[in-house]
Amino acid sequence: MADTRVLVVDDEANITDLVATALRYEGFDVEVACNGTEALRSAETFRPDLVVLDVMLPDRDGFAVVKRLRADGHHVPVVFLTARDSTEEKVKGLTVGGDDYVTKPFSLEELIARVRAVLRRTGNEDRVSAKLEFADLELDDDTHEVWRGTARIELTPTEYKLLRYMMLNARRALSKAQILDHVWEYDFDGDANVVETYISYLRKKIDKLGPPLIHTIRGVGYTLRTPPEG
Amino acid sequence: MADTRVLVVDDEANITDLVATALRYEGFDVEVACNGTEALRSAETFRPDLVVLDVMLPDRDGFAVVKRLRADGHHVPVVFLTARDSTEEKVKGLTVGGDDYVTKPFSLEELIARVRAVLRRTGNEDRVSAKLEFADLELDDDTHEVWRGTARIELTPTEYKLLRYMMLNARRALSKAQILDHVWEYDFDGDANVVETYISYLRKKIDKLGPPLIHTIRGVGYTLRTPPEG
DNA sequence: TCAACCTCTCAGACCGCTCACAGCATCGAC
DNA sequence: GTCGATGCTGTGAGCGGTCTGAGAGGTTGA
Repeated sequence: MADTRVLVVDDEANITDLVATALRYEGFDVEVACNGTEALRSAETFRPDLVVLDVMLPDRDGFAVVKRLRADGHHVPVVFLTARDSTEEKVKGLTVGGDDYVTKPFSLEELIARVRAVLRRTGNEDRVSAKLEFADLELDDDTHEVWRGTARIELTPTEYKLLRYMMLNARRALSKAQILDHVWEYDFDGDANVVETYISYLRKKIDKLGPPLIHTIRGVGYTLRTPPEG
Repeated sequence: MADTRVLVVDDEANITDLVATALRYEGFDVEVACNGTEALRSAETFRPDLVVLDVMLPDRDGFAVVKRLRADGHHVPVVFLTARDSTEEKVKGLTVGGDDYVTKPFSLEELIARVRAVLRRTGNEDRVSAKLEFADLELDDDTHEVWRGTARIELTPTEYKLLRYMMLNARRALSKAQILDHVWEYDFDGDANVVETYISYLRKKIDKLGPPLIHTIRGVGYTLRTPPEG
């Protein structure tokens, strides 16, 4: 995993910047291409273990790129980036293999989660479990279920993503800006108060069932922390 | 770390002076640029390990500079400087990929802490841990927790910053002016009595739990010191 | 088409934090 | 011991960060 190679293909520089930076930080070895031709060339030399691929490219569309890749004998898995429109339907058909897709605008955590999930399925990732645990909290990415002790908790999509991010970074102090950058879609331009609102929602659902796990660090942000003796 | 290179970019000379001096004192190799063009040139020749970058620059804004840097293949991490009052919530996306930001006016310790944290995350710093220790005192920047022995101590933001500064400079005699300059925001123009006040707060929370560690050096300032043995 | 749900904004209330001030305590010089 | 200088700390005002209820607007699914 330390040297898992990911090729990121998109014609918008802001997207490749964002995605490449985030994936590099996650420890991946990243290369960028801004069109299909470049992508194919890079596939030859860079030999990626996974490709993050926009379906809308200036020269040839993402499907053509994949078709060509496969024809050349590259069985590399693909995470497609698609707009929330008709192309979304077309992509769904392609994901029957190990592939997957994410609709734009996505959140970084969502993209990273998909990348990891695909690598896990294709056996290129060390971490085998899709389960996150903290204290008596349990979050299962496969089934999308959340439990506190024996109580099942129903979360909305945003609540789920927020909790997931906090569990991935348990005990760490997380700033509101950090949370916004990772959990919310990249084009969200509202203010950080949404984070407070969703923390409030989570508390009502989670901290109500036992000793509080979500703690405010005034002037800093939030953290997931077990009560005293932890 | 002895020769970690930091590039500081801001159009206000007092800021670059302040920051460059502080970072040099911390042992960094510092170069200064006052606009984007200069920054890009310096990035080529100086090859910094980290960039401290004002988002508001006369010729091109900080984001453009970063974009250009990344496009040129410099994956150098960035600590952004932003104005707090600026209504535009441009703070979006600044914490992605190991990057971070500090709002003006900042305190020197805060800036240095962010710089160190970013270097640590990107693996350019020797010291791997974010933990400070002195006697039975322990301060963890990652979780923002403070312990004395087995007792967890709740600190307010200012108390935390003050204690952190004292632990970083343990055993050293620190004047009130020095403390004010490093722990308080650079535009603070109040009275040095705040330091006495906060030392008093810290003593109540920390020295109450064991032999006193915070000592007054009359006419000079304060120091963190263990009680003499035997 | 309508209802249910979700996301996000807004504003008011709350309350913890910061800091100034002032009186008291402590220290050192003499 | 006396006295001035320095440090300590209780009090309280104002500020600002955080929480949360209410509701608008959008989306989804029946």
